[in-house]
Amino acid sequence: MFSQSEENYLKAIYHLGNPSQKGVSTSDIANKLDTKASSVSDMIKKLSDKKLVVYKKYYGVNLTKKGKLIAASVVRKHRLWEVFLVDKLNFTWDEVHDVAEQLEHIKSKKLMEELDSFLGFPKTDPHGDPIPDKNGNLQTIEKTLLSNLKKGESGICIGVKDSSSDFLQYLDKQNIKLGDQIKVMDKEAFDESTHIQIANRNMNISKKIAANLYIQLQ
Amino acid sequence: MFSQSEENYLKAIYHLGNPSQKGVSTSDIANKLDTKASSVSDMIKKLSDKKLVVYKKYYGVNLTKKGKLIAASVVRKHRLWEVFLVDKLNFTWDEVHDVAEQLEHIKSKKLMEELDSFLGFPKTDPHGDPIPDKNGNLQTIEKTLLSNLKKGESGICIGVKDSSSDFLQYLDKQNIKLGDQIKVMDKEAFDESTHIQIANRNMNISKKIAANLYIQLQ
DNA sequence: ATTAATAATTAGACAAGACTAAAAAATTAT
DNA sequence: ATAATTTTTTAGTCTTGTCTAATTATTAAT
Repeated sequence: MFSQSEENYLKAIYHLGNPSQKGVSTSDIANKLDTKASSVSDMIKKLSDKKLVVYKKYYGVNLTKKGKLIAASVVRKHRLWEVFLVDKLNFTWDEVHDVAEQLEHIKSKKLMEELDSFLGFPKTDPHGDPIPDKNGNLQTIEKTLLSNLKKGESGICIGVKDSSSDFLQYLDKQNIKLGDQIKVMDKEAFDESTHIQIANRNMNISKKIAANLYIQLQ
Repeated sequence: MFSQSEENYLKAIYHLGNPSQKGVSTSDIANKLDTKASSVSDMIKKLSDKKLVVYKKYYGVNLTKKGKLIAASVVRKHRLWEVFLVDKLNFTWDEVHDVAEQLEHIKSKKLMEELDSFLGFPKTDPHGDPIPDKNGNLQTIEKTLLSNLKKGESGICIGVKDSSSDFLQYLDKQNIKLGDQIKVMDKEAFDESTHIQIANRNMNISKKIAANLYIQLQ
């Protein structure tokens, strides 16, 4: 099997990797994992030897099929545990990340199958991010950032781009929840803020907030 | 915090330590953890520096108050997770050990408090072993091995001494469960087997089985 | 096109935790 | 009490994963 460290690198590459794009750079990984480029260089060599990534010097890394499957499995575990913590153990959506970072490395096929079933086969985590299936496939949901909506357009709030505690707690304070119906009433040119109607309340949100809320158009 | 390795050593000492007795020997720990005596020697020095154990050369180790609390907390986590796996995720009692060995190292106070509550504050794990409370205290239940009962004595089966899969699966096959009422009908001097009545069935069990079932007398 | 800036790699060191082999201490047997 | 055996410790090595410092390659700027 693979070490926690290896899994974390694969996950970072998975999250950073843009499909049909250049490989992920050493420094991006170092930045994401809060480590040094030299450490990343070493690990890439190791993952490459194990055929989990394909690597070209001074170009970047890409996950192989095998590497992608492992990364997706770690992400799947992370997100299923988040659902468990929120749905069953009264965690709030801003409290789950650190614990899920630990739980995602537990190795047991049966555990994850049973947990999935116990939770009712959820398709998204508490932040609206999709949960990969057992084969590593992601259900792609059509979504766009609230900041992309034009005046008069509406949809449902289905996820957050930034899932820092600060942002999540701000949303809680404003009583903005996933599933809420949102309509753009007006956009303010001066400060780029947006007037929205959300779950039948009116409010004004800043440019930054709008740029971190995912909307499913309707 | 403490590493998984440190926690495993503390847990081993906790399990091996007999109250009011000499310290636990280096080789016992090595044997329990399937490691080498030299590795144990190194780790003991480390735990001793951290004031988690008291150590006298060629005598043995004992947990300090702090070390005991950590060990008990790991055991508490292990056993609570076992309850979760059996009660909520359809694991059988012979399947839980390896997964619980991993889960016991997850660090989150809230997680364990909420899990405890979610499970209804269980007092024992699926093998009948007591779950330490938050302060590391064990509820002591009066119990004895079935092999110690005399003809005519009876009680309730409340635990297993050996929790290897082989033994647990044997019990499943014989439909012997915790909570079953057991009465000793006769003891065979020749092969030291025991005739018992259990949950209104009669059966004969070997010396070895009787020596691994805990009974609460009544 | 050469220089300046940036990114990536290599070399060497370190800590944790394990191991082997050998030495030292303690215990058991005669 | 001395020898034989067992237990424990020490010394030195290895692997994993990290780091710093120095070097090399690439890209950007003039």
